[in-house]
Amino acid sequence: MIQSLSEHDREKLQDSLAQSGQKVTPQREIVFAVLLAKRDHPTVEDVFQRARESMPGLSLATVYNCLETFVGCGLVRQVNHERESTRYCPNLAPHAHFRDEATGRVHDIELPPEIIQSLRSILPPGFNSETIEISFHGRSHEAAQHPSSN
Amino acid sequence: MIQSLSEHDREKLQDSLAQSGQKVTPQREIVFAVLLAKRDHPTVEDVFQRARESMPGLSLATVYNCLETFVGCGLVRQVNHERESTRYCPNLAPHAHFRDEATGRVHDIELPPEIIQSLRSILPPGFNSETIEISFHGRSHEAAQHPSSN
DNA sequence: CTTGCAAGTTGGAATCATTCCAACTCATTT
DNA sequence: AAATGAGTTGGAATGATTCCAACTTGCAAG
Repeated sequence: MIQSLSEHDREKLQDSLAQSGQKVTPQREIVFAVLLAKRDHPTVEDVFQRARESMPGLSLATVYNCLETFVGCGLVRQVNHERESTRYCPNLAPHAHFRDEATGRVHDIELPPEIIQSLRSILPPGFNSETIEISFHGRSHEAAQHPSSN
Repeated sequence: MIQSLSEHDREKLQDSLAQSGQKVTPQREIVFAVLLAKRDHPTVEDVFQRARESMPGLSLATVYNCLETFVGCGLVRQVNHERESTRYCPNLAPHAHFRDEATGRVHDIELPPEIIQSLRSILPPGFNSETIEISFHGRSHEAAQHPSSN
């Protein structure tokens, strides 16, 4: 069961939504809370299942809507891997993703600013990039793992 | 209309297929030729349309099969962007992709080995990556463009 | 109040890329 | 001439996502 948002997170939600003229709704609160509760890059279906525990009437369409809204106002990022279901990630710091082939899990990899700089610098003149996505694909020895990620 | 493969490309096809115990077929030749003819990151549907001009009876399923086979034996790379149709790319040199939001076109961006090195180096211990995918997302002024790409 | 509006939600139908499958072809082996 | 096996084919099935029309809700206007 998802606990409700902290004061701080509720404000973040409220502010981000307000900036694009949108409102906080019970559904949006729960979906956002689900994302923050377990930062494991859940699919829409995952979010749907978890959110339903707190709000049984919630519909899948609404989960799609909420997540799209959040992406639109910069609250969460989408993570795509090959043709698999889209995953969602509330980590807004610049980071890459590591996809473990063995488990299917996605781990956040911190991205030092220098790297981002040097990547931008390889673009030929005339190419302006707003976002850069980096994803590693391989295997990780799940030994001493950080508590976050999935 | 696609012209047939050069001697050199036919050999490459033949060799790569043979390595995984597979044969050259007329369908595979055409699909491969289509990829080499216009290196513009075509979708399966694109390849299907172009290949049909030379082989009207070719089926979509076969195009899927051929492309999957090629990916399997390392002849081509898949390029995924968000949830759009998978695109295929016969450029085997390490490179990133730039996706132009305005046109939807994908451009190859050369990747200097140092960058690949420095990217690998940011992985925490225990993470072994076989492949790294880098994609830029933004707009390009299509001024003096190289002849390849799309 | 109560009417009307706008935003948000809902369930189900529709879409679209991709995968699956059973029948068929064709070259080669026995 | 029959059997084998890889490859191909068209159509059906799948699965994620999008679309849509009806419904709800909160709030503003009369």
